[in-house]
Amino acid sequence: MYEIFQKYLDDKTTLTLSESDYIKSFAIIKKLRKRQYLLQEGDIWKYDAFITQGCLRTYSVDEKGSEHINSFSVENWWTGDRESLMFQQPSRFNIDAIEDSELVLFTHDNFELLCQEIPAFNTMVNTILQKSFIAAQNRIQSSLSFTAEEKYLNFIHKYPGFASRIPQTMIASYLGMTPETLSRIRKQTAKK
Amino acid sequence: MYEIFQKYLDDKTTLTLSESDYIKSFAIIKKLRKRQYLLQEGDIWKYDAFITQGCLRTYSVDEKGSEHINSFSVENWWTGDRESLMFQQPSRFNIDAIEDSELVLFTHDNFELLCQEIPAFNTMVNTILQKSFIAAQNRIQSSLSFTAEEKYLNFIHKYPGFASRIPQTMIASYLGMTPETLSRIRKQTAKK
DNA sequence: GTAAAAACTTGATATAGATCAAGCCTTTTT
DNA sequence: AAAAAGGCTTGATCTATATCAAGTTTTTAC
Repeated sequence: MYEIFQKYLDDKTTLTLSESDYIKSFAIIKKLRKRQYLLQEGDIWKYDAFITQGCLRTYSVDEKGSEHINSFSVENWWTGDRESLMFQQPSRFNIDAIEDSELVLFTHDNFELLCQEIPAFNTMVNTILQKSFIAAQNRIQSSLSFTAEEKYLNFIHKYPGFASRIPQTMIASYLGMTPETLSRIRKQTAKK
Repeated sequence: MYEIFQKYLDDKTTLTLSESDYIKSFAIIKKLRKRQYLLQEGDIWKYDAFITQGCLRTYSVDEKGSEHINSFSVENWWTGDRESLMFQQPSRFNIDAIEDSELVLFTHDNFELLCQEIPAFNTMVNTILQKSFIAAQNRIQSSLSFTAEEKYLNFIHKYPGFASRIPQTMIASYLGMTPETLSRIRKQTAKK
């Protein structure tokens, strides 16, 4: 399913045919079954990964053994652990597939090469990073100022479609609340 | 105090003398008194801002009138509102000085010019952005998985020196707890 | 297609942290 | 130097959300 990524590139940037081919020459297709790991805690992450199909989660496990979901990533988004990649240090996160998924991977060395040699690609990558940062800022703000109910309403507004494909337990974890609390909130808001 | 910024540049990147001069030619020096705003909610942010001296906070005000501090920025860091800058939309944040401060500003147009014309500058800027994103990710993780006490201990560990120059009320707001709770935590941890 | 596992709901109870309130220090302003 | 404002502490009480527990529904696996 490289075409999905090709379409994404064509949509986000303008490339010559030879540039497109050059990018494609580095692509590694990876398929993941549901529950399969893309990255495990302790591993060092070495890729840039684009999702063409499916859904993954990035999460950490605390000392008490509870999971905390940091992010969900679906088709047409990127995933990975930037901290592990940048500092080449063991990851504190796990990334696994919530659904059967398919990805396009680039080793980071190849990815940097592409950034250097294709300015339009570099610009696109930079824009993605800026948007990711803005999204992270907004998430921090919501975690500081929203009640549990507001967090949930904000979530379904911001990511319509996620609620139907991701188990509630995981959404609760992502929002920083227990599944029971989320269940009760859904019951209440359904009434209105 | 442009020298502080010059030193920062020399430390983070390698520039020719003419590149350095070129950068300097676009710099705007701005001084802020304590409590003075750099940006107010509703304004559109148009700069890239480096702090050479002092300390600022970025915060939002919710419907109930409570302030939520998103970040502190001190000398040798950058500040601003990327979302407002990127989309040229009214900011949801306020940025003001906690101490008398001094900044080096670049209008974003000039800043982009510098990024385009000086690859080393562009690389530096990109690295900053990546680190900012990683920091934001870590903050999300701590907000999801830490208790109030752990958040505070993590904060003083990560930013030693901040606790002595920033009022506790503001630190409490940054950590997402009330000043009373922070006061009690400090009392408890002092015992140990 | 049935058993096992995972996910969701609901109720009862507990608790971390919020809120309200008052008093005391410390800094700023005049 | 006095007054005012801002910041910190402490106690009493409240509340949103967590925890524990049991039952039900849905999904997965053989």
